[in-house]
This record gives sequence, C-alpha cells and structure tokens, in this order.
Amino acid sequence: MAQPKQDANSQIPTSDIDGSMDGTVDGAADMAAKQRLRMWLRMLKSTRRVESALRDRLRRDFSSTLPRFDVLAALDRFEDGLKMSALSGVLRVSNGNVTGIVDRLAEEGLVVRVQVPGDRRASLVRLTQKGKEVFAKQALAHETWINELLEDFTPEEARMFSDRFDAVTHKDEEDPA
Amino acid sequence: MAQPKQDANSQIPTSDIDGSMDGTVDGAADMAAKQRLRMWLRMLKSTRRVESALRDRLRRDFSSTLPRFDVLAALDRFEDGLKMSALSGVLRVSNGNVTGIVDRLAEEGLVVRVQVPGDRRASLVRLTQKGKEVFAKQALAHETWINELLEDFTPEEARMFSDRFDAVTHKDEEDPA
DNA sequence: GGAATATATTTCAAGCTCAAACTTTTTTTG
DNA sequence: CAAAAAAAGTTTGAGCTTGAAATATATTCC
Repeated sequence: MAQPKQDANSQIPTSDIDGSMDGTVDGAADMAAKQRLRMWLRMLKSTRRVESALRDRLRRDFSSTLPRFDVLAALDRFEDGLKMSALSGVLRVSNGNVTGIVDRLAEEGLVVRVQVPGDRRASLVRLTQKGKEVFAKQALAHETWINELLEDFTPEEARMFSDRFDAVTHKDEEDPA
Repeated sequence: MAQPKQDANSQIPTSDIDGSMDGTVDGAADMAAKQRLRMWLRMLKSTRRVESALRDRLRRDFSSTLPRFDVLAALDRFEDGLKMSALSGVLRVSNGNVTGIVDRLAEEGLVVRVQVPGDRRASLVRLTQKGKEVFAKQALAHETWINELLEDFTPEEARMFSDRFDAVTHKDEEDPA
C-alpha cells in the first residue's frame, strides 16, 4: 500500500529553507501561498474530471472530441465566420493547432473555408448547415452533461464562482476581430 | 469586426424547442443549468490560462513540460515509488501515456524503474537523487507562480474554493496501491 | 496441473498541442 | 516604386494523449 509522504494535497518540498523549525518566518504570506496552491490542485483535478467525462461522452454519443466541439462552439457563436487567427485567438490555442482540426472538420463537411474578398491570404471559417445541425445536438447534450457533473453547485454558488473566475480571467482579454 | 451571436458566454442554441416564446417552461431548472454551464466555461478558461502560464515558465526556466512536472510531483509524494498503473491512476491519465513520459525522464536520469521482487510484470518508478533535486527547484518555483497567478483570491477564499471543489472530486476517489 | 481469467505494462495509430520555421500576400516606409 | 516589415496561414518536429490491441506474467478454478 503506497502512502503519501505527508499531506496528500501538498506537492511542496518540506525542507525548512529559512532554518526556523517552527516555520513562522513570513508565516502569513506562506500560508496564503499554500492555500492558493491547494486551491489550484483541486481546481485542476475537478477540471480534468469534467473534461474527461465530456471527452468520453462526446466520443460515445457523437464520435467526436473536445477540441472539435470547441471549434464548432466558437464558430456557432460567430455566425459571420472567423478567420483562422481569430479562431485560435478565441480558443486560446496555437495558430497551427487549428489548421489540422479545421481541415478534418472541413473534410466531414461541418465547416467551410471561404475566401476573404480583399485579402488573398485570409479565409473565413464558417459552419455549414450540416455543421450547425450537428453542433446543435451536441450543445444540447453538452449542457445536460455539465448540469449533471456540476449538480453539487447551487445556481447561486455557480454564479458566484463564475464571477470570481472572471476576475482572474479578465486581466488581459482577447478580442477576436 | 466579428460580433458574438448574443451573450458571449452562451454556447447554447437559442431555438425554443418547447414552443413557449417566453421560455418559462421549467425556467428554474433551466436557469440552474445555464448558471452551471457559465461556471464551467469560466472555470475552464481560468484553468487553461493558469496551465498555459505554467507551461511557458516551465519551459523557459527548466526546459520542461507540465506532464513531466506532474509525474515528478506524484513520485515525490510517494517516496517508496509507484507502479506504472498507480502512477497513471494518481495522475488520472491513460495507461500508455505515462510510459512515454517515464521513458524520457528515465533517459535523463531523473527517475528509475525498479523491478518488483515478487512480480516480473510490474516495476516501481522512483525519483533518483538527481530527480529529487531537480523537482525541489521546480516545486518551489511552481508554488511561487501559482501564488502570483491566483493572487486575486484571498487565502480564505482559496480555502473555500478548495473545499467546494473537493465535493465534486470526491464522488469516486482513486487510491494508488 | 492446465485452462481460463485477470493484472501490469507496452505498443500502436490517430489526433491534439506547441513553438518555430516557412510561404504568400499585404502594408509600411524610405 | 522598391525594400523592409507585418500579417495570415500552413508545415514541421517533438511531445502529449487517448483507447485499443498486444505481450507477458500471475492468479483462479476446475
């Protein structure tokens, strides 16, 4: 039976660098750091759990993946289409990344690349009719799944969490254009 | 200028399936679902932002990656070593996934695979001395980074978030052994 | 003891991800 | 206007990720 070194939630080396064995040097700030680290580890774990569940269901029910769903969702939000760079900006993934995903979605007829009139470099990616229909089904299921997976959170709590996360997120916002 | 269809935080199709244009059919439950979805999207965004920052810094300062750090952290917590299956269990990633990462860490001398006496199938993965030293530096930096990235959360708030996330997470816990 | 089953791990193919390099086109600027 | 710089996308190489198939060893059970 494998046992964790100490607290199962601490990844922090226990060496007492400042030499004070009671750990009181800058104790308050250190405590804050530890709490935040703990929060991060839990948050990461929860996020991964939900993502993993979504991945499973997306594959099981729609033979699809999370990145594909994300792309469809972004395109559904912007009906006029998005340039590749705007798409990767919205999704916050690297530029080259989207290329492959859009390629595959285009092969399946869910999205199209439309030439931008004035600019021969750029193209606008848009959902096809089929893409809209497919995504509509997926989005409906997705909302249901999230509602189940986060059922432990009351609506009020969910709202509060949303707002607080927003604070972290809004440090530098990306505007697709 | 690309404009979102409606609310920038809604990925939900707006079709009024039940036919009531005022959207009052099961309005409370539907509202709850929307709040949870909103929470999930923000949570995902925040998590990705932090992960992305960690990735950048790990690469910049240690020429390493997040998955590698995660493996080292897990092994640091379990001093007696972990079997490959236990390792993937703790990290909640697929079985074959860890193989490659451990391979590379072993090449660099940060971890070793030790044969389990009674069982010729299994091996125990452990940190080497070098691995411990390397991880100690990384963990210290990691704690600092998290503290900065989540500075907007007070220690009390961080504690509260930790506890609430735990509720979600504790539905089925994996015990490495 | 030998067949069936279960466990531990690796291999595999496909897809996702990133940063960096590269191509093409557009814009800026001397 | 021509050279330089910037912008839009794709390609590339390496690593991460998954689920499924394969391999090898252990255990169970007739």
